Amino acid sequence: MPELPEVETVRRGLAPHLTGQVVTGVVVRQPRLRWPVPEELSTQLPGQTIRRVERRAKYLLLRTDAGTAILHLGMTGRLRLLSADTPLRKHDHADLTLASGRCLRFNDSRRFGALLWTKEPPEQHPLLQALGPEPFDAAFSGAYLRQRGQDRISAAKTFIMDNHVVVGVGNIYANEALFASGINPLRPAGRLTEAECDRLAVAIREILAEAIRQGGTTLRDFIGGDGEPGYFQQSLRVYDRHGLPCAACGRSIQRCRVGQRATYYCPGCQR
DNA sequence: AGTGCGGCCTGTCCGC
DNA sequence: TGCGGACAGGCCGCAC
Repeated sequence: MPELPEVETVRRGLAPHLTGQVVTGVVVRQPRLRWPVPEELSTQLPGQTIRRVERRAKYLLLRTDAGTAILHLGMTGRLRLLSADTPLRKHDHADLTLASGRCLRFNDSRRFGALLWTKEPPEQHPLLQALGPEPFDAAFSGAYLRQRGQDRISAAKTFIMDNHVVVGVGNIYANEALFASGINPLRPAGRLTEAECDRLAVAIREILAEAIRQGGTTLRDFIGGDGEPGYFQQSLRVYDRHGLPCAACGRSIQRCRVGQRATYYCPGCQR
């Protein structure tokens, strides 16, 4: 399940191979993804040079002079850089062929991912336009969280997973960040103290940064195109650990549901 | 505006 | 062993 650290890892892996490359063709075998793959991707991207490979939230952006390809991996999306004649696997939905003779192949079993195209600056695209700050932006801080959380009754966990508040905090890291900052996931966002918001902002940044650092170790496998994209084997402290003892206090990790999402927390450490 | 929920998908796991 | 059903998850889009 690609979260922000994984998408950033993918971006860093792809950038040196894609930057400056000319896209020679686009092959779409399955246009029914999260949204239909637009015809413009196939008509306007070929012939273009990829100038930059960027990331905004969990979206990958391939910038060209004519427009920007917007890619999202959803839950199960994978990108592999292969020689163009590599046999297809199940769920290989699209290829971007490159002048180098390689191709960027998109595989996504659940089809929650997306391949889009925009001629406008991508930050103006409807999907990107209303997003909150990147967790590593200077604009993201405890003070910011406190200000945005003001008067909000929704659970702290739901709050930090809201892309309009801050991007890139998926279910795993939301659980981990709340544990690291000692906050019960069900606490109303509006009731978090200044100190708690500070701790939470720091925890989100640190946990995502650490995951990106670990993601780097699996890069080689990913780019070789042979093998798994390499989900970071993080040492998770609460996620998926219900019934196991908390490493900090020994109490049993609890599981509940918050906003329809599996939620894990330590009743001793998180108040 | 904030909140809560349905829906999109398929692989995996569980119980019968 | 086979089969059906529950579940997982990001995140939009809708209704309130």
